[in-house]
Amino acid sequence: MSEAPPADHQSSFEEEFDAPGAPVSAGSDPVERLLGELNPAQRGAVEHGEGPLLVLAGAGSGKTRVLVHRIAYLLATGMARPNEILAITFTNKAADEMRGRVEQLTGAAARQMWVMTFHSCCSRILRQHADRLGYKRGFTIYDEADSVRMVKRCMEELDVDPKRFPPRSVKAQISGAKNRLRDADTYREEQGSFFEETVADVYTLYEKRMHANNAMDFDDLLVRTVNLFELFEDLRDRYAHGFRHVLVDEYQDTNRVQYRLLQLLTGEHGNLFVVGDESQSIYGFRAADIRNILDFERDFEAASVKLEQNYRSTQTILDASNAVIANNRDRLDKELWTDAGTGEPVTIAELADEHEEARWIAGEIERLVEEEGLARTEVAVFYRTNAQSRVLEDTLVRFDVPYQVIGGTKFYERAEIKDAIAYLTLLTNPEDTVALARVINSPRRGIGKTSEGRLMSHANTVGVSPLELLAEPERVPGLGAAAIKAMGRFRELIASLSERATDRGSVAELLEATLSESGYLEALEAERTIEAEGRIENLQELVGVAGEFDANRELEGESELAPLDEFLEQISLFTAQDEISDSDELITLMTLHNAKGLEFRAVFIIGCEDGVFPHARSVDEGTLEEERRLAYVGLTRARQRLAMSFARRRTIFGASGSGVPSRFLGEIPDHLVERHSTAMPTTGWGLGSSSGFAAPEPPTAEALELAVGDDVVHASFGEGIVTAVEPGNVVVIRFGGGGERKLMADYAPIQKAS
DNA sequence: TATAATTCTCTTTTT
DNA sequence: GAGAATTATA
Repeated sequence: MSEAPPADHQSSFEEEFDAPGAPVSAGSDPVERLLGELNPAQRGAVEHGEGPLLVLAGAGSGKTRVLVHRIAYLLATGMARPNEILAITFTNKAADEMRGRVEQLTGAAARQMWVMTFHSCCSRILRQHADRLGYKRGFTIYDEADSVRMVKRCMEELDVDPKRFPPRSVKAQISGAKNRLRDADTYREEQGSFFEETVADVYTLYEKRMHANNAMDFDDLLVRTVNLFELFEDLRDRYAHGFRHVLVDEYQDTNRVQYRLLQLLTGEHGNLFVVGDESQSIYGFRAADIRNILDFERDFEAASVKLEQNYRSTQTILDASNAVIANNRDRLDKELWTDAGTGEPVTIAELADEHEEARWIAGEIERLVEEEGLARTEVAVFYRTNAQSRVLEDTLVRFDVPYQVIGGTKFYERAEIKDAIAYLTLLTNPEDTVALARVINSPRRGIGKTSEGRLMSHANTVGVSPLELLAEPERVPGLGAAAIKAMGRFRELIASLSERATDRGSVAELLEATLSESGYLEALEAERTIEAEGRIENLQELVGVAGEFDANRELEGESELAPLDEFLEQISLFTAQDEISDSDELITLMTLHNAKGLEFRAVFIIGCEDGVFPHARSVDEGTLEEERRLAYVGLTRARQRLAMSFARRRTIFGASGSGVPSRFLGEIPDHLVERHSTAMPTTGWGLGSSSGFAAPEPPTAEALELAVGDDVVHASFGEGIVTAVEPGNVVVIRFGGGGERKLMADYAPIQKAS
């Protein structure tokens, strides 16, 4: 029942779907057979009757297994029919796997279950009933960038200075308010400071504009669904009675809105089955509220089950993880154990700088692959921030180590992809002015900022949608003849494409038609640059994605949504983990946040320096415990090998600073650790490394005192002279090349010339 | 008025 | 070292 995962275990995705279990004896009773695959604690959870249950599932303790078996149990015992089950997962990929697993256990009827993420679920409900809130069903889902753009537009309209109030932070503030279920008016009443009053103004206008654009941001998807259920009892009843059993994975990362939603859905029957681990709560910055899980038993008068036996990692890895998380105060009592054996010690490597760190990792990976026979899919490298992947990628390329990066600059955030999608969006949601603004002059068709501004503001004053106004551009005051003509042509383009976007057409074909008829492809081809070629390739990939979507849709049929709407929804609710491939021979690079829910045979965590991990800001903001939970998540992903590394010196944006080993490293008991260190600095490593200039040793902690007129040498800009010294030890230096730059004297790689 | 060039800022984590 | 905002040019 409890041997270590088999060594040939290939899937790097999600927890122990293939984890241990006694060989399934062909018991006659399907329910007994289901339960026979579980340990006593797991079995207790699965066999729970009606009413709420909290499953406190430590990392690797089989929580997905419990969820899958619970669903199968509900079906097999007749406690629920498939369409009465709602299961919430963290990613679409996890949802697919869960559905597949249940199907294997109970048959194809399981397809009728709702297994999806919070956001997909809400979106699906909203498409059905958005009209009750005054939205149309083709509403657009804005990603973060689109939302910030909208905030910025509102700020411009209100004459708010974007320097004093960065749109990003205003958006964050609005988002925070929404996640506490405060609408603009309530928010205004509760606030006092000038900043907050300004935010309240922007918030009010933002809501108005979003509604006029028939658009929702990520928060809206949740909030509007709550609104829907609170305002319309018939709808709430329909869903609350329809879903007789609701199950939630990763419960520790839910926020107040999600909490409220679950309350609305399960308030009457109380059949809420949640699985989570407070030690893995890492989304506080996104308003996830760890109280949700800490107080679950009290709030819902729930029973609870603890899963502490780990089927993933060696005892050494667990001991290290337990030791680190023990430094947190806010936790429920829970300690992981395994009978998988001690295993290898945790490696802690000290390297000279991030380049050496990357080389060390590349070397170690090759060693693991060649000497110990690991498949590359079983190896992952985690880092705190996306920016850290760059140096690593450069090095892996040089070492010929194939890799995939998960998250980071995402495919769907590329300009050409967003443009293509904006065209499609406009076809299904003509009110969407953010989409319109994106494509109205791309490719260039002679409608510049000024003309666009005139169109938008006139549309605003007259109170019609800009796209409508495009039908008669001569009514817009101040437009030149050329602009009027261009607008007319653009309007015709959209009209003719709209005709094609019929209810049942192929999305891929529509996309291709859009790209060619708009002249977008042509413009790119005319550029004849490498970048343009890359963009064309990306667009081709998008057409491929659409083709796949079409094919899938053909297979599955059903769905009340028009294909185009469904396609757009799918890609806007894509998660980073959905892009993971476990078929290719690639090692995986990702942030620690993206690592949640995954497991690998060998895990490297890089950049373990105070300030990097834990992130400097978390120390300031008092969220160190969350960083520690993040460390815990990272550590517990490893099945057999775990290595953590730190660099003595690291360059971040031209500023080279010396690194202090992360406090988390110090929390791992010495007897679990094997240290690796390179005594020598990085120079002389060959490989034609880019870091190689024999630079003047950058000053470390203490400030470099500079005065106007001092001659200095900069590691990359060369010789220069100080022309000004500003507060905060910022110096202005004019360099020999002619350029003048402002630098932080404390961090920049500069030295007084002798 | 549109576009190209240049300067400046800002860097956590993400549905 | 990228993206946005500003400035210069056609």
